[in-house]
Amino acid sequence: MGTVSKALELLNIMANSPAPWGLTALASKAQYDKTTTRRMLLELLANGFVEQDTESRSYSLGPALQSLGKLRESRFPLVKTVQPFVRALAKKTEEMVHATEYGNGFLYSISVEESTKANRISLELGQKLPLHATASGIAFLAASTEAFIEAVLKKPLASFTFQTSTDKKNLMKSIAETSARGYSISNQTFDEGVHSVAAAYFSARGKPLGTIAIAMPTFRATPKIIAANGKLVSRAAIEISSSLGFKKSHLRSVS
Amino acid sequence: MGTVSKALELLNIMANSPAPWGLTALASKAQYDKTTTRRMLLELLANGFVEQDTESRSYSLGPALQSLGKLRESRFPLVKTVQPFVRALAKKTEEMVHATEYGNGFLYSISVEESTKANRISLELGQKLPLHATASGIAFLAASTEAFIEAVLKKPLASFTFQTSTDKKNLMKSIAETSARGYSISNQTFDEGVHSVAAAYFSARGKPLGTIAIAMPTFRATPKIIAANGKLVSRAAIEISSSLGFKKSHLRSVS
DNA sequence: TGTTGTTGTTTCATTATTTGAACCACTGGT
DNA sequence: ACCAGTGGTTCAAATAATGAAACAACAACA
Repeated sequence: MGTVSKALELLNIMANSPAPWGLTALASKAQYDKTTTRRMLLELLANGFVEQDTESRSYSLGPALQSLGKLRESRFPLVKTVQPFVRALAKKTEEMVHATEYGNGFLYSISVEESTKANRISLELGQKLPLHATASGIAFLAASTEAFIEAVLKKPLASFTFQTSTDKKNLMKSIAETSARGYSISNQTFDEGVHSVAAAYFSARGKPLGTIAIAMPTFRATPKIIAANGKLVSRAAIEISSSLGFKKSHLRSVS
Repeated sequence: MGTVSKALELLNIMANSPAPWGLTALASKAQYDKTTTRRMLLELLANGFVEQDTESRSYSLGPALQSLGKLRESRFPLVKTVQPFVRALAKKTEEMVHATEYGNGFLYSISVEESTKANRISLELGQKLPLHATASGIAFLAASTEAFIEAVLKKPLASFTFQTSTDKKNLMKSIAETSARGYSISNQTFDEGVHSVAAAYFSARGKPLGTIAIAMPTFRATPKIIAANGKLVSRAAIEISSSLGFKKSHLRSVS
């Protein structure tokens, strides 16, 4: 692994916990030497990718990330396209609805509308979701090529809850069911007590880009509601795709 | 300059032009060897910081940036640091007070307190303010390096009202006056009927981060009030800076 | 007050990574 | 068929990253 990746890994580590990080904690988490960690942090610091609290000397994500993020957003305005659909679904279902975008082996939440109900599911904007353990992930895989699915599933798969499936056969079955059904269902595979349904949307060229999903507390997830929400995300995904210029006729270059 | 900084510099270069970059173009712009550039791009690619179009093989900013940017947005305590000062000023002046943060060629409003008066100025949170046409912008420029000012003013400058100055000389004069005065004054340069004063605050490393500003209807902006408010924002900016760890001794690398 | 256990920071010889000239493969234009 | 332009690859040489150890600053505690 090159030096650059190591430095970027620090950013990912910092992303995983909201609290500012101390030098020692970061170093031990990343398994780097303290000196190495510090030198990298200094470079990231000089470029605005992290910033340091002068009092506590703790490090956190820097403003350059915000700036670059905004830039990409303006050049590739997925969020604006997707947000109205997320809002509409959130209003209709009164549950948490979020959209994700695929990137680098994960799905990133790019738009989140929380439920207004007291007992609700939360998701931080920008959060990284694993492909094999979320409704969004399975929906995305079901929309991807065989080769892509193979590549993902052959890697070691992390377990998050008692319900997480890390077995390739099980996952392939879920994916197949999702394809047939039109949306994916995940029962507490990533967070306990969370039930979700999701469907993938496509770019104009027929590539799966990301997903839209509804998440709710398990106790509210009756079969009837699951089916209804499933149809909603499925339809929303189709609408998002078509507003991105995707035409059904493409039928995807999956095969 | 360390390897990490070099890689991050690539991101900055990509940020400067919306179009996707080819390998050779990037390498020559950055003055790196092609091999070096490519190895760095591969690492950035593997971490989602850039993405590559499979057809044209051109590179552009990646989704990880968006993700991390969003995370920071939801975490960064700048808003929390600044808000008390905004509130205090709003209470004291009974006019609209807002703070901005610089990013990507604009100032973004990050904290807004509206006036309680019937006739008041409004500003949406997250609004983008142009550097050359707002009190905040001029204050920020006055706190920036010559090179930065040059870069901003050489771009085409939009006109918003009959009072907007798009002439470099005029703007440079405003900036100089602001430097001497300690705060900027804007009379209807962005919105008609709005008069504002603003001052920039600094990071611990002496970089201008953003501004704090008071805006009011023109008819209430008497010279006496303008001067009083100017002193208030100027002092508030200093206090914000110092609570961010900025020490006067830095004296900034402005000159 | 001194002791102990934390921090973050610096040093420097060792080591491994980065570097870049030259080269290859491919594409589009003339 | 050629040239000029891409992106991508190789490998010895040069340089930058590494990490053990020592240090300094601080807080908690006896």
